[in-house]
Amino acid sequence: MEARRDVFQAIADPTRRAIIGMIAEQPVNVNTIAEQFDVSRQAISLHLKILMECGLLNIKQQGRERLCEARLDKLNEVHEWVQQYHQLWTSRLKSLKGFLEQEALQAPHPKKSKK
Amino acid sequence: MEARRDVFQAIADPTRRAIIGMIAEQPVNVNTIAEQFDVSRQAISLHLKILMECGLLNIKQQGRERLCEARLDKLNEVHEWVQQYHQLWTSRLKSLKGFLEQEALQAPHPKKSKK
DNA sequence: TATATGCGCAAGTATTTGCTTGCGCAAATT
DNA sequence: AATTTGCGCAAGCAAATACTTGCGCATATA
Repeated sequence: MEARRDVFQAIADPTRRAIIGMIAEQPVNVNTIAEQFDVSRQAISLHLKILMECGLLNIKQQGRERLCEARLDKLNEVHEWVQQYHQLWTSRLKSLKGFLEQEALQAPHPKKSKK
Repeated sequence: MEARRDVFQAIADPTRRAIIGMIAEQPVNVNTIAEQFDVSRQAISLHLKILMECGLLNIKQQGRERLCEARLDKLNEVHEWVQQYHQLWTSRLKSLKGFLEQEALQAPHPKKSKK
């Protein structure tokens, strides 16, 4: 059911994340990718299909070989989703830090008596 | 099988992403969350369990109510993974832009003759 | 031309996922 | 004390997922 295919689901699988890692810098053909994994070549082919279907890669035919070319810009969807929370958790961290530092400045510190 | 539970799988489901959105700013109790969705309360309870198991939220008991408190810092795992590619695709875009601009400067532009 | 290689199609299988329903326990309310 | 509310446990079901195996087509090589 193609309606369920989205980027978040595509990257949920560790094998597909590893594939993205392989093709991020330059296109790689299918069999070369498949050789790096312990599962069958067909299993990798199916993963590539999923990544292609949600736009994370293009497949370019060169003779009998198919080159998989990453479309990393499609990860922007995940990047933006995470970014909104990243700002939330980092600003909260800063608020907490500022609060604790203010507490530290205000709290009286009894002098340690010398022995 | 809990071994498969990770943050990427947790956020793969749109319902769980929506739940995270609901609790991001302040803790919310389980039934209040469940009321916002069309599925059964128990289905939401199961989603909350998944989010709790991978560390995306804590559950705090207050009497008979359970408050779900987001742990957004756990999304750092996704943030970092996406960030490495974000830098790649934005720097590639800049390289392409620079290249095209250079091409534009060098290309001779024939003057348009006046009629 | 014959053989080898690249790789998707299709079918089948086991596992996982997302959901519903019924039940039961603890806490709050009446 | 009785009832209501909050909510997890467990079982069951349908759909989705991840994988394997066998086959066949197109292209490259010998």
